[in-house]
Amino acid sequence: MKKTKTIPSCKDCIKNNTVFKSLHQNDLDILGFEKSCNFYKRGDTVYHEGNRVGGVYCVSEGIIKIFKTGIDGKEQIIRFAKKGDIIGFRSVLSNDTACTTSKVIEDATLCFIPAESFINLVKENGDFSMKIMKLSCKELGEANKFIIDIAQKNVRERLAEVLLLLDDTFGTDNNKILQISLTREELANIVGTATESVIRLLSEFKQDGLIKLNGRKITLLDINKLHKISDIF
Amino acid sequence: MKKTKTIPSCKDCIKNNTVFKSLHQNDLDILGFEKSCNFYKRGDTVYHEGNRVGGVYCVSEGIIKIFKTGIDGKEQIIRFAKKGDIIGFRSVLSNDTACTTSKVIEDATLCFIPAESFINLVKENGDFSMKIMKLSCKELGEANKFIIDIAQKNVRERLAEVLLLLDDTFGTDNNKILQISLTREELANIVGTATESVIRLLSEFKQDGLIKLNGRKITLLDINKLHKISDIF
DNA sequence: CGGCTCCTTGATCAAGGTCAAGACATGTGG
DNA sequence: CCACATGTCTTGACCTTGATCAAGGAGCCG
Repeated sequence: MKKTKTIPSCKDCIKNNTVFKSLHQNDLDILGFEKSCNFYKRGDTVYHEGNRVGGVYCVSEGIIKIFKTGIDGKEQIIRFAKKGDIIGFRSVLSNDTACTTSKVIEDATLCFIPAESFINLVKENGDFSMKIMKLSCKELGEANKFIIDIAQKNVRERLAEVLLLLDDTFGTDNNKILQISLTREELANIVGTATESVIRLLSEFKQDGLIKLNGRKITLLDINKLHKISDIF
Repeated sequence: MKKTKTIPSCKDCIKNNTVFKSLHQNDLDILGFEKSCNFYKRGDTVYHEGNRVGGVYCVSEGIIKIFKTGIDGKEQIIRFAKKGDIIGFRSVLSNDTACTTSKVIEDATLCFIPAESFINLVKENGDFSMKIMKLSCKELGEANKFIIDIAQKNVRERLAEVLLLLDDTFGTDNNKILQISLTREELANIVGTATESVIRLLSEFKQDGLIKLNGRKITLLDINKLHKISDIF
């Protein structure tokens, strides 16, 4: 199942519902000309908290985690980016240094769109600008939700929620196996807890028949009950 | 010191650095015509989580708290809005229901700008749209920071940080008294903890000579030490 | 085979949430 | 003016949650 790594054309890429979808041929051509493309392996850093970003990355293939680093270097994963998503636009638009680090979780192909090109698009194209604005608002809404979750739910409830979130974002195959593979530590860094707590709760969920575990493969057996655990509001 | 309540003119209002500052006279006239203005008392709700908002509110006077409601109705305050700030733009731009409730903390004068007028401005005015985008990105950055704070700092550190945040946002008078008056419960709802914990920690801070307490008036005696407590990264 | 990294489990302990009770201030109606 | 109710603040006691530390197991690779 190895894919040959070829530089993706924007024309193909926009089929996955990227924000660039509504661009006219003209803009698209310019974009294709000004972008550059790179391949990343698991563990590679795309950009690092505190640095200038210089442009926006569009995920053509693979999975990226976006996190902040806190006490003792403990990561807090804020969100993921997958095929069709863009990352780094906050820093570019605010002309600010990155407030997060982004690292590759699954080998990725990313296109880099220089800040100038991106900002030009935003300024000249009302529809596009509206899309970016909506994207930003969407992330803001999700961040707000995340805040109250961490502040008020307990670890058990949050873990259930994270499993459902991963289901929403990456889906499961026909065997109900989550289509993203995370270490226990990474799971803990989403939930905002210690690795050991995640392990204990996962095996509790397993005991209760909610999930099945096989290494990093997690099978979601009972979505309904997971919802009940996480949706306490 | 009672102020007479008069309907503010946009021309005067934009002196407080609102996002509308860069509008041309023409747009400003339209805005002044299409907006409506209302007076609110402490405790009044401006809009409620889950409802459609219908427009953007611009704070001409007073203080608003923006919060989400969680378990047992416990509030989590996300941010405040004061003179010159706008609220509700996320819902308007996403054409989504409000994901937060906003209530008046200090008697307020708010101007309401219908969604349509606001969206028109965004669409037609590149500069304005850029400003809103930056605002949205700024809030997004703050929300991200908030997430890792709640996830990784302890209550003591977070309380110190909140006091500094309030200082940044509302300032102190010549006696170093914070220029916002919150109940202990409201403080707890920003920090994300129980009221009793806030009370205990406040009196600890008092004991250590960091602050002085007089009812709801909080005097910030030692900003440096507060920084040291909160900035553990 | 040794040396990784990651996973798992048990034991312990502290932070902070919860409950209960009383203090204090403020407002209201008789 | 008092009696009472109400809302906020404060303090003490207790207990749950979840973090931390420690040790061992499983899988993988050069």
